[in-house]
Amino acid sequence: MLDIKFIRENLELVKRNIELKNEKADLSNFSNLEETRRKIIQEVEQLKNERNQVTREIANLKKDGKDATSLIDNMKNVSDKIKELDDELRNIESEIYSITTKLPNMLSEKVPAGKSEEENVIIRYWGDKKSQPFKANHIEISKKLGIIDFERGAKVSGSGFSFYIGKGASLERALIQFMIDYHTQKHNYTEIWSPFMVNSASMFGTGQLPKMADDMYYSNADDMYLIPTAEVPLTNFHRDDTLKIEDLPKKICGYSPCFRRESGSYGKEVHGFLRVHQFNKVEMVNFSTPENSYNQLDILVSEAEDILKALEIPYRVVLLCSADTSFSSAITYDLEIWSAGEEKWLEVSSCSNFLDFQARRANIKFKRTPNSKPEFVHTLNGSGVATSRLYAAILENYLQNDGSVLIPNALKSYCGFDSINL
RNA sequence: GGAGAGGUGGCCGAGUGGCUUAAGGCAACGGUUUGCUAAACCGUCGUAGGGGUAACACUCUACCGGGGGUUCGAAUCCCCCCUUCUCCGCCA
Repeated sequence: MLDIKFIRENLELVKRNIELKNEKADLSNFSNLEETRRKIIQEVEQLKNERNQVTREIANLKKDGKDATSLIDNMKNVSDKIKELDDELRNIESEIYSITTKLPNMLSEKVPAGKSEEENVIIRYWGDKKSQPFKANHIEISKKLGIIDFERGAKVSGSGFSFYIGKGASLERALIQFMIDYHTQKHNYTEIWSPFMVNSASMFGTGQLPKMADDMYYSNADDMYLIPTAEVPLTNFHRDDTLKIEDLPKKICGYSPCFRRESGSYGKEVHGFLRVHQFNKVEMVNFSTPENSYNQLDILVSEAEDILKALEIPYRVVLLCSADTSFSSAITYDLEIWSAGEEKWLEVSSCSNFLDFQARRANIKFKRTPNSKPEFVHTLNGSGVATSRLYAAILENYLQNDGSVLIPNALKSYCGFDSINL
């Protein structure tokens, strides 16, 4: 959420930002509504002031046993008028609310203007692309090894769901464990195991609601959502909290399955693991002071990179252009790993600085000293990293001549085996 | 799912329609005193939104879990919801 005063004073900037992000938001009514709102506030608050004073007089008269009927009759009219204006105000505020809650975060100046992912900027590469002994993508490899069953996933749940079997399941579990250990032991994160269903207040806090409602699984009977990322429970962990400045930056990480309806996405990268309805991910979340958040973002990106380096998977870091930067984010770096089978780059991590956008929605503050005014923190998060595409890349990059797959060195102790054989 | 008891400022806690402009205490912060620490004493001490200001100051309104309602007036009365605890039922 943007500060309403900021919107009022920078309307043109906000409009330009909407265009840059390729979002749709109608601000044509905003100034009028906002002006009306303040006019009504002034009017109704003056009446309330009058009511408070006369109410005190009535109390005094009654205490002295005197008659107050004429004052009371008068106040009936004032009260009716207040009720009327309060209703009007409520309507206008809800109109303003429905506009402002749909306004995307302001982009950082560092974000290049651009209309599609073509205009993202590649920041750096790491590692050499491996060539396969024979050409095979992760679907072919995993079928041959019998470690993934996409068809049974479709039978039991639907397309976009799959079973992991035997060493295939172990590898997935090992990956999660490895990543959590890495972040807690080497990057000083506190591990959190969170709920995987959350209420709508939480979805609003991180910015999924109201815009992304159709992309999430929702249980109507419970008014709860399956989380699309652990960002939601982890960031909302501190909803309505005031943090101590000595605890900042506060770094928490956690595993969660991620559920995404991906409505309307069929036709693009849907086969195998590239786009699924349920996948696993370790998420890093950072609560920072405003002056530190960009610095923390650089650290966050490097922490996600460390995972890929440890697993020796070639990757590149990409700065997203304006239209590719999500609703809540001010700036986002993606990590893309090389898929030797698909021969393309696959996104496995998205690291963003949200500035105070989520903090304002979720009401997360900090105080500089015990007596100073609370300020909104800056929130950041990044995948560290998502497993399914990483899993695919491991199969494709570690494929051997005989069709077996070597386990990356860093994972061997977690798996308890060195390779997956035919 | 059923029954009952709760939810008041950072924390504890009083408050059953007007003497509340939320008592009192603790913690925190500033100061006085003091060889130092402590204690004592004095003061400050919520959030949001209007108005106002160059910025302060100042001022008004709202907020006692959330939302409605009754009333001239609601922390207090009524309705709905959320949540915590206790007990019962069901359950991996």
